[in-house]
Amino acid sequence: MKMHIEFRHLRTIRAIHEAGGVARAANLLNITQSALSHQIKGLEEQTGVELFIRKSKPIRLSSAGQRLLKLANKILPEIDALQSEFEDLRSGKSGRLHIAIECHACFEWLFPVLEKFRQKWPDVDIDIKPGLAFDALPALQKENVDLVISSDPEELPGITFTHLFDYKSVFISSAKHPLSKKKWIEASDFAKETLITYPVERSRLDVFSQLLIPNKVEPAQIRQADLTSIILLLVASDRGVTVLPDWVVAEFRNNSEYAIKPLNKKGVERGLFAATRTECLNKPFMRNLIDLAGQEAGRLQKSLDSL
Amino acid sequence: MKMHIEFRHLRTIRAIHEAGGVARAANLLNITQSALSHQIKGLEEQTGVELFIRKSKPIRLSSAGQRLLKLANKILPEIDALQSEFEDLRSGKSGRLHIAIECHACFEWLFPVLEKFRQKWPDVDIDIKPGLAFDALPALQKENVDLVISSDPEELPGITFTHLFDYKSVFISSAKHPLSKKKWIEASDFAKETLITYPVERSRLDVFSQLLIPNKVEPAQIRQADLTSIILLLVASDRGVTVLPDWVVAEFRNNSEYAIKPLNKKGVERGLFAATRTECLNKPFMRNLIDLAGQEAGRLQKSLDSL
DNA sequence: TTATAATATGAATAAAATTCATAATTCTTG
DNA sequence: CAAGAATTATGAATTTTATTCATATTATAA
Repeated sequence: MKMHIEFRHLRTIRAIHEAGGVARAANLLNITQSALSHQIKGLEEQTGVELFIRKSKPIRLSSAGQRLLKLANKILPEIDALQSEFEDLRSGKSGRLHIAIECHACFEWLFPVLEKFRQKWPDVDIDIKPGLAFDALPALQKENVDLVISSDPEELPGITFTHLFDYKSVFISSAKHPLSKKKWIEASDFAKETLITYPVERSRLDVFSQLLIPNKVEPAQIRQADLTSIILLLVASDRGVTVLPDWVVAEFRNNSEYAIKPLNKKGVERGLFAATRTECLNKPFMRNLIDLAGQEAGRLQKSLDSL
Repeated sequence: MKMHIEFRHLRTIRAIHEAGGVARAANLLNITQSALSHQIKGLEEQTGVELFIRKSKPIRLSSAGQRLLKLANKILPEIDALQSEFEDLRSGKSGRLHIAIECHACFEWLFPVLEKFRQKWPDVDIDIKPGLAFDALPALQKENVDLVISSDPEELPGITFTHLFDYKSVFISSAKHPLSKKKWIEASDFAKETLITYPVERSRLDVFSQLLIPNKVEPAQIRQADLTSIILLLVASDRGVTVLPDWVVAEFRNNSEYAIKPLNKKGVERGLFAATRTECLNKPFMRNLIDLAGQEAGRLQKSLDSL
């Protein structure tokens, strides 16, 4: 014995009640009076309950019918709401934007970008997953995240890397540090130093991937710190040296406490990319975020150039 | 463009989530995996939103899918609840019992009956509509009420009158009243009296329908009071005389303040009936109520006989 | 009572969901 | 990394369900 109340039935009940009769309700729903009659008959058979009082014309809801109506009035608006949410999703007004950042220092410029973004796209569900704990690109493929900020573009099916901006990795020590005398810093210079880094695997750190690993140099010691400001604090008090993107040090480049030097004679230049699933680039908010990131990068660049 | 989310879909979403995969969900729902696959595909087309992440196997809900799941978890229990309510209705465990009483004095014995009834049938929706304002029997036919207590059985299609008990209409005056000397009271005796009645039309009052109208006697004056106790108060203080069913006066029959006399030499005997729609007599609670009423009547009768 | 408006019904048709068989994925494991 | 296992997708056939059409039945009002 099947028991199938369907949304159709709820709409019908509501329409019959509001229109005051089956015929008028049929009109309202753009359907035949006969169809509705069959419908409510089927519903009554399936529930085993009289939903309407048929001794009057037009027919009225019985008490059981009123109970059903109450449910209809509760449930139908909820689906309507859901459908309009879906409509927003479809039109691109809302959506999910979960970001993974491989490059740890990127918080610095990402936050202001997201702040602007949030104002323009209040219905987009923004989240940042610190990219430390997992592999960001597989997560992107598996749709666990929607955007990855990365310095290492790869050829991956379904994934597109959009170039955001370029930056230089620069060496930072305290002004009193012996290496501050040099014009530039080479890999071998790190051999006797304490290197301060973010607590992530070496392959994700520019110093290692671009300089130390290729030259097979191991720093005398490594010390890790979570926050950029802590790293800088340690450097200032001469507990070690570090390497950071140039935009990080833009603000205090003329601060006399720090010495800032290029890596190698010509510097280590790197790019920053936004990786997304290719189909997501169609979404207006995604494009807008990437735009905003580019603009922010431009601003940073100018503040560097002006020094 | 149609947009048809159906309960089926909600159940499917829930099952896929809980079972962790389409195949297992299909098993759970006693349906083919293929059917579910078609179902969710259709749903996604209709909503225009990706509900599942298909790059993983088993597939998982996307964020939109989770939103839908949330709704499913909210809505489905509500229908289940409704269906079990309907099941109660069908089995006769619950139901509506709206009572109209034509005979105003009937409150006296009806309340204790309903009290017992309520304990046995807690899920039945009891209500009493004072039968003064409308015609009770048409209301019964139109299913505005489910039970009518009446003294005047009629032949009506679809309506069944069940005899509850018989009673006598008796004359009541104060013990000091001149008429208290008589063995019985005749119509003509009212000609000089103030008659106290319930505020209902004459045809519903036994004194009129059984005595005064047939004999074309008009009381000197008529005074109306809502409550039986008020009527008795007025009678006790000799503001008039009244006629009430004998059970009403059972308690104070030996109270010396009142004189109680039969109407005419042989008394006016009347029956009390429960009128219901014939099909409602199948309902267990309806039958039980009528039984209880009969029992209560028996008790009243005994308390009268014992005096 | 008759006329009228409203609802019900049966058969035919249209629409939709489900199944079957199989293809195309993703995942797992040697 | 290839092969097998497990999972999901798909197209066509089938079954089920909903709707329409034409008409009968019922309730209300005149």
